[in-house]
Amino acid sequence: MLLTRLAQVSQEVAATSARSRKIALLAELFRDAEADDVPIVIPYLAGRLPQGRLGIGWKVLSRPAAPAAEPSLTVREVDARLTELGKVSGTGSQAERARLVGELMGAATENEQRFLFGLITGEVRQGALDAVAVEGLAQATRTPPADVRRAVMLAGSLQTVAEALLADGPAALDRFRLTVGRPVLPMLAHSASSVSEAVDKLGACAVEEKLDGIRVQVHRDGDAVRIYTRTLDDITDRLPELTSAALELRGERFILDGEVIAFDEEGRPRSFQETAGRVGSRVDVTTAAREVPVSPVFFDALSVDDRDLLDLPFTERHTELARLVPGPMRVRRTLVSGPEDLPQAEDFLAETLERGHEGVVVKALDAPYSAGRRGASWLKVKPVHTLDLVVLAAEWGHGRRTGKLSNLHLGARTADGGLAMLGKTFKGMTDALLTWQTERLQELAVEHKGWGVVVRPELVVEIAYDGLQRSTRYPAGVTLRFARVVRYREDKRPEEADTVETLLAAHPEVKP
DNA sequence: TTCCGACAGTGGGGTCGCAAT
DNA sequence: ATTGCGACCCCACTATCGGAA
Repeated sequence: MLLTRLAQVSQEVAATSARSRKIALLAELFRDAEADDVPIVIPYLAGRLPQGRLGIGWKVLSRPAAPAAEPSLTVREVDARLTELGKVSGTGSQAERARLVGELMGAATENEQRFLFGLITGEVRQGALDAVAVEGLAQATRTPPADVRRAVMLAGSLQTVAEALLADGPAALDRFRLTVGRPVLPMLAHSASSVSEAVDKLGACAVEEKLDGIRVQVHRDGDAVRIYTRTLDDITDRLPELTSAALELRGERFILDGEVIAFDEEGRPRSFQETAGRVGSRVDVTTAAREVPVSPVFFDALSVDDRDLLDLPFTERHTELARLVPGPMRVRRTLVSGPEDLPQAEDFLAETLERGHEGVVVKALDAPYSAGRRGASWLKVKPVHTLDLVVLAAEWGHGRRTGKLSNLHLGARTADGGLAMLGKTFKGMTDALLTWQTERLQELAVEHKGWGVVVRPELVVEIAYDGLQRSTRYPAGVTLRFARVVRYREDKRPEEADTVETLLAAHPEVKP
């Protein structure tokens, strides 16, 4: 199959808003693909490369290459070239990479260049990714979508399922069972604004501490242990102490879900930055493990002794977990039977925060493990802080925000009467707000840059954030975590905005 | 008819590893 | 030694479609 066909379909998918039409377009393409093309066509239209990331980004791809006049590239040829590029990325020079990219782009038409750019940077922006591609695959093979979805969750890969399905038909889906050693997509949580809201929604539930670390899925099969991240990357080699911990548990074969986190000498959690730095260290693991030892803290059991627990209610999965894992290696929790136990749940949240953790996750006791989904039966509750900050500048948005000033630069007042930038945010804005701020900020503009506008610091905006973290990038030595706009405060003058001093005082545990 | 769950998009900061400067 | 880039951790929020209620 020619690449140009994929580029055309991708463009058509991007141009239509109806999900059903997107699905139909993908299904038609999948049906037409030859068997050899399937392992390429399906991931491409789901917006990902079969090779995974290539080590090539926006910078290298932005070098202009004159487009070909006529389409000639086949998907298999593109796949072979990208495989070659991936190999060069591991070992070779950037110049060689740039040459190969230039060659590929030079052989592509303008339309194909656009498609390849999105594909390689991982931003196809066609309003369809894995979930829509799964529906398309189901339609193309006349298989119930739910069955395909489940197989993809269990395989952790759309491509694997697609190949099996197109080769052997719907019967092939039976092969995809929960298996120790093969990671499944983890269940994720929604947010709730308070414990009472969460308990109201869920009824009988467990309130568990939420640790600010890295999500891990731990598989043990006898002496073999494997550890996977949320995106199913294998990080076993970076966490030797997790392997030891898994081998000490009372079970030979299991899959557990939990969090890995670094604690200090007093048993308080170290900052997320410290845990993340440790888990990210790949080269000298021994030294990293000595300096920042990490511990696993488990909260769910997906499989024990080859029994698939996914469809069991959480209560039963937790019973299995408690059989295998001693108390100190499980998250703290309290059980709540309904709104009448609310005070107890609130106390638990307060204690959890007191111990230095992020917040809590409220989980329905009767819910199954919804692998790969953001299930409504897990609700996280974290305290939210707010500040009134001054808008210093704004950047032009991309995609659906093209032509709108989107990303705000935020400043707090300093002791000397100046303003210190604390970070940026693009979150929390409705379309109406985007329109309003685009006009208002242009009125206040003192300088027009390629990336946006610098404004007179007069507009005050209320910002919500989750906490403070150290920064080497910003002048105050700190930056806001997960900053988002709540509302503009036109009733406030910039002289009334918050100061760096009060911000630091509110987070004494963070030292700039 | 209205409501709500699931998805995709729009980017944020930090850290590590690697290649180029 | 420093700098810039890319990958991958953490993530919030809004708009939209389409099935559920």
